[in-house]
Amino acid sequence: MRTIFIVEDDEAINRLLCMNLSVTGYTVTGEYDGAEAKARIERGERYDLALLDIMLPGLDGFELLDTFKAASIPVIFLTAKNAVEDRVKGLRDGAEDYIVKPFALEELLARIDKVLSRHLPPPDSIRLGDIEIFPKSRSVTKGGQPLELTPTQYDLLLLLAKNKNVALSRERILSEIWNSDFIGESRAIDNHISQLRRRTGLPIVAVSRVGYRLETDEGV
Amino acid sequence: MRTIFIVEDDEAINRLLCMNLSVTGYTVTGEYDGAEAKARIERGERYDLALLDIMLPGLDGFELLDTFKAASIPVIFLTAKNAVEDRVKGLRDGAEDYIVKPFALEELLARIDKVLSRHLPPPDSIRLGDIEIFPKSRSVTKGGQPLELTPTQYDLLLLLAKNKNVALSRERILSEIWNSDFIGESRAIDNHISQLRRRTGLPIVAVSRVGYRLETDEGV
DNA sequence: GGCAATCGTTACCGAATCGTTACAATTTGG
DNA sequence: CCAAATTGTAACGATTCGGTAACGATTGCC
Repeated sequence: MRTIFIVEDDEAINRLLCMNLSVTGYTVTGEYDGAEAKARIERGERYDLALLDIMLPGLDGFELLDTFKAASIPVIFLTAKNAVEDRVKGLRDGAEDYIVKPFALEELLARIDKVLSRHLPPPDSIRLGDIEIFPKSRSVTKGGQPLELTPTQYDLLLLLAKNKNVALSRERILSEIWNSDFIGESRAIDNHISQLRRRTGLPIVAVSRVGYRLETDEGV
Repeated sequence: MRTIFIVEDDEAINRLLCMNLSVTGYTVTGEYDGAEAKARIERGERYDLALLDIMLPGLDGFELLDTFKAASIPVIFLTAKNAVEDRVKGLRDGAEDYIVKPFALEELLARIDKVLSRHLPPPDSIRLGDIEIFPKSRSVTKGGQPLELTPTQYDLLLLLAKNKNVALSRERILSEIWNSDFIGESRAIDNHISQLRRRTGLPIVAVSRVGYRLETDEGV
């Protein structure tokens, strides 16, 4: 669960953002006061992302930026001003992005996604029992020993591993591994799944009429 | 609990909708005046879905659409007109769906479901006594132990679970689980219900001449 | 040009799953 | 309280679905 810190003195907007973002699946903390926000970060509270209003009473968003930079928390500015100078200043000072009020929630969500995915890089490895996947080198080990997989087998394994305990539909698998749509029915997926099971020993279960799911007992 | 905002100047229809939807388990707010509806949204009131009549005194539904779009509240139009132009205009402008009056409540419920599930991510799990459903993995547990269900059984259980304490008609069940219309009568649904009862132990009661209902004692 | 690796397709088997049917049990309505 | 309608459930045959082996086509490499 990713956490977002919202610093915005307008009570209505603050609450609106909190509601919408938490519905979207983020853990959200709202703060109305700039100085208090600064204190909280300096006290050690940590978030994956901060949304900062520029116009805050007492302490403005620019002044807060340094605090967040020091804590390496990425920042998106919220601003009612559309003055170009402000935007430039914010970005030059190290904000990840800015968005001008009023904005569509959709747009904000898209930007949040982008910033978060930029800041939480994919893990160096994914472990599944005695199997370990190293995305950077596109290699896999089983019990510490290298495991040779064909390109398609590797892609399929990575897709399953990135979606542990999620039932992946055949369509989704096709569209993600075979670029774009693929016509005609065949047992292609089944065959690769079959080989993957044999070589990795992983519990890849068929979800009847839907697709496949990689099961893990570890923390769901 | 999901919230619905109904903007409809016909008092009878408005009250009818409010009653039926709140019985179904939604939190409903009714509004007769278009301008007032707009003001309420701009004042920050938030809903998961809005039903908008197109023909409103003073301000018509199309004009309202922008307000709801800005607040990213999905909209279903209610219209007495069956003029094709209106439908096309509404959908192109960003309404999620439309429905032509007079309509069957069943149909409206189905559309509401579809729009809501498109807009709000499904919950991670649904608990029913000792049964827990995990939509993402398409799996079910009973008392913590995995419970294997066939695809149809699972779909049926999920449909019932998403409509706790609501009587689902046989037609609705058929159209949601068996894609589109299904000809001929049979005891197919009864059989699947029977198996589901045996395997889950859930209180799925028959509603004579109508269909089935999953009862829960928890907060109604 | 030849070899090896990899892939998509096809074929076939067994198991799972489904809809139907038949009949018993229950409910409904007068 | 009875007859008709409706629902519950077991059994069965047909179909579908998934697992896997085998095969030819394509590709890349030497």
